[in-house]
Amino acid sequence: MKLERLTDSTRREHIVRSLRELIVSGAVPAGSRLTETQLSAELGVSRAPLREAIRELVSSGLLVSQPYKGLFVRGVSRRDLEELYSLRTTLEQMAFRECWSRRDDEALSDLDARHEKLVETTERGEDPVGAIELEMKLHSWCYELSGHRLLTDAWERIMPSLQFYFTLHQRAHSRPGPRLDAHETYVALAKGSDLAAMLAHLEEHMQQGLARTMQLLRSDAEPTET
Amino acid sequence: MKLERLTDSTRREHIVRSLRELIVSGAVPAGSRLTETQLSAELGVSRAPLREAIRELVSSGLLVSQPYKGLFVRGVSRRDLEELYSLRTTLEQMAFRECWSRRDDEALSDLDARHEKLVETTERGEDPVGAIELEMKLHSWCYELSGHRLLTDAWERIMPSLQFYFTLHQRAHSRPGPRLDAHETYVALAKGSDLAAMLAHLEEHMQQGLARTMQLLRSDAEPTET
DNA sequence: GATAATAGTATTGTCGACAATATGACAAGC
DNA sequence: GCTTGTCATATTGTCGACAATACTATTATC
Repeated sequence: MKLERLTDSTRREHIVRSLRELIVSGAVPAGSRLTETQLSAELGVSRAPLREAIRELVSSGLLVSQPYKGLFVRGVSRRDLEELYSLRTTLEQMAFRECWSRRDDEALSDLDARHEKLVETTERGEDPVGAIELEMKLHSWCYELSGHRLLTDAWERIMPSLQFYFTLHQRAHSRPGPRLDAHETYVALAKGSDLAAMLAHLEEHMQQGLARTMQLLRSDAEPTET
Repeated sequence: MKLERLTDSTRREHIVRSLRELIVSGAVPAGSRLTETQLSAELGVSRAPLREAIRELVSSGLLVSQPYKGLFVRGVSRRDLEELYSLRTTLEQMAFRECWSRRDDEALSDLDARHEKLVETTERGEDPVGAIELEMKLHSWCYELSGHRLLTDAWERIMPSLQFYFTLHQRAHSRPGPRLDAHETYVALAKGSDLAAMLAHLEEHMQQGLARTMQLLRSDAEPTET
């Protein structure tokens, strides 16, 4: 029997998850100023593990540290979104290529199962924020399928920012951000046999997502820079 | 006038650079076991900033942390190399695309200048390890040219591992690892006008690099796993 | 002799206090 | 009025000590 690694032993990991959740869910709005002292008091931990957790969030772009001034929750600017989408497109295309060259049918049916679960949750419509998280996990699963650890790591790094944006988006328009049909398409793509077509479709898919996103962004208040 | 930001104020940053240098240069061999206490004594700093530095190196894959056992300098396995090269190829192709769509002629001539400097240093042949570092910087410069911060970050994360391997390689065979003509080609590529050709050449270029590398690896002692 | 309990040791995880640093307000001088 | 120096304050950076944890060797027991 293989044991699932218990992920939560240390406080540092717990803090990372707590803080990420707070930011990504929008509970702490973009642009907010935080300080280590205040956080350590509120979270009930000392600053040592807190600082290590913060570094991690800074490294994934969710927080910006301005030494001796404070920590700021990073907003998602237009430019950030463009970069996020372009890098993401490149990474997912690569993931597709890797999956395609492996052709692991069993894993692909697992993908179906996961997709099914996502659809259920989303259609019930109870927990839109949770649905976004599930969508992220769906993509993560594809990366894991590729068996490419470095690639997966790269995705995991930009994922929180993406999730952050989707949640913002979701709150602003109280409509399901990510589209169900898009997921159908995505899963179908991942299972496709014509690689070139898959890549082209993915690219178009992403560009559409970005376009829709940018359009909505234009009607929002200008998001926080840096 | 725009001032360069002084990068070295804190100890954490200093430790990161010191440790990275020690590992990447091969002064601390792959597989070595390190402990926080020992390191803090040797480096003359307390464990607080040291731990933060260590996290960073773990995150970039140079160290592996085994809680309550120690820190281990990560070797570069065959599989690691494949992943490193494939991800790198994807990222550099993307960087090329971005640069190409910008067409910043001034910046491209800067690239020439940097290349010139690299050639000088390498041809003198005094400091092979330094030459590797210069090569890394040459690539970094291309990424910066792309103006894509996220992409550049992704590169900066895998760069230390790559540099690590090149240095290992260099020491093992005491021959210039990276090839000068390859740089010529690379710079020429970056300045090219036919994007599709550029991408194809880059891919071939990378595959050749990986092939040569794997061949040499086969003759080495099997590098440390995990 | 083999096995399980146990104490000892090495290592990381965490904490509270202190030092260093940057910032902003305010006063002094030109 | 504008600059410049100084000082108080807020914040991060660092430290040394202690607690928790996991590994190891030893011992006791069957």
